Amino acid sequence: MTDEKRHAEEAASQHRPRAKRRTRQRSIIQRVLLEANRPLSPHDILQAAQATAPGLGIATVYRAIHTMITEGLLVAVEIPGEAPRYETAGKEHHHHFQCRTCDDIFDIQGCPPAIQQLAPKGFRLEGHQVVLYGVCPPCTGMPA
Amino acid sequence: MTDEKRHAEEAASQHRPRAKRRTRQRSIIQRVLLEANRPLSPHDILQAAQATAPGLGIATVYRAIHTMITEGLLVAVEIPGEAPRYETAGKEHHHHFQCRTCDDIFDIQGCPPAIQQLAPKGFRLEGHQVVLYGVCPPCTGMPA
DNA sequence: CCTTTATTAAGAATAAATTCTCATTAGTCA
DNA sequence: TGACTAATGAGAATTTATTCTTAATAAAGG
Repeated sequence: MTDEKRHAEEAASQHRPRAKRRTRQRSIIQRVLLEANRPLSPHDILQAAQATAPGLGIATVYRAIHTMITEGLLVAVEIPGEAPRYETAGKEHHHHFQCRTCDDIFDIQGCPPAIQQLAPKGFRLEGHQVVLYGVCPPCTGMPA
Repeated sequence: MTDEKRHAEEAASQHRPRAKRRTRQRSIIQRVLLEANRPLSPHDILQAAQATAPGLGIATVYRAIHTMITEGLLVAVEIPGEAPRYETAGKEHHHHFQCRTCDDIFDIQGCPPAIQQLAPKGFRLEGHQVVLYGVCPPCTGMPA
């Protein structure tokens, strides 16, 4: 490709960034989320990732989260009264358990069957969310 | 009671406020919540109450909410990703529906039966919350 | 290796919800 | 009615989560 052509294409692309770069920080953040296998808060991610990347900043965590959501690698998990957590995308339909002792969120499989019948007449039901509360195994004193 | 005795008791009470006063504003706020019969946000309450009390301030709404929660008249309703709503206390166990069009929250009666079985082994289940999402009757174009 | 420029770290800045401050108003009780 | 002081209104201040700014760093391609 000639320089002329390349410059023309760049002009047409409206200054779109050339390409996403695979950075050390982003790889570490992605690994943290994969290995946790449960929803993590930005602060959780920062803590865990700093074990491998000591100087990591919180802004980078937020940027990575946004990028990964855009790329379809991550989804937000909203829990009542809490800031959002994030978990890897692509899991099948499931719900969550929050430990009242450590506040951590865990995935639970299964879904209450008769949930369709709960919507009163006149309400169009499109989705639902179940959150269980209690104490997780580590916090009950059980071994992991 | 003599002045001496009264003063002694007051001193012993550690400057505890003498008594709650029944104010116009607080009565109006209470009535708004009773008549809504569904969870309202502080801003919702302000809007509705200002119809009767034009100069009402948001700080007063927050103060009234705290007072009423302390008195056991109100409970907080937490919805994922949303600021808390408040509804009158004393209702029996129930869950909530959020309209994706107007964002309003509605009470729904009933509770999925098999919810106990969802907690995996090792997790101590103490409570749960179900939120349904969809479109409420007014927003589907149905008459109230 | 060198250039280009996306990405980062750090801290400042924002946004939204809630709380505080203080002068003024208004319940309550004698 | 009058005194006492809790409650209010208005705006400033705070809090917490998130986003922006900027100089410095480090991927990626040649």
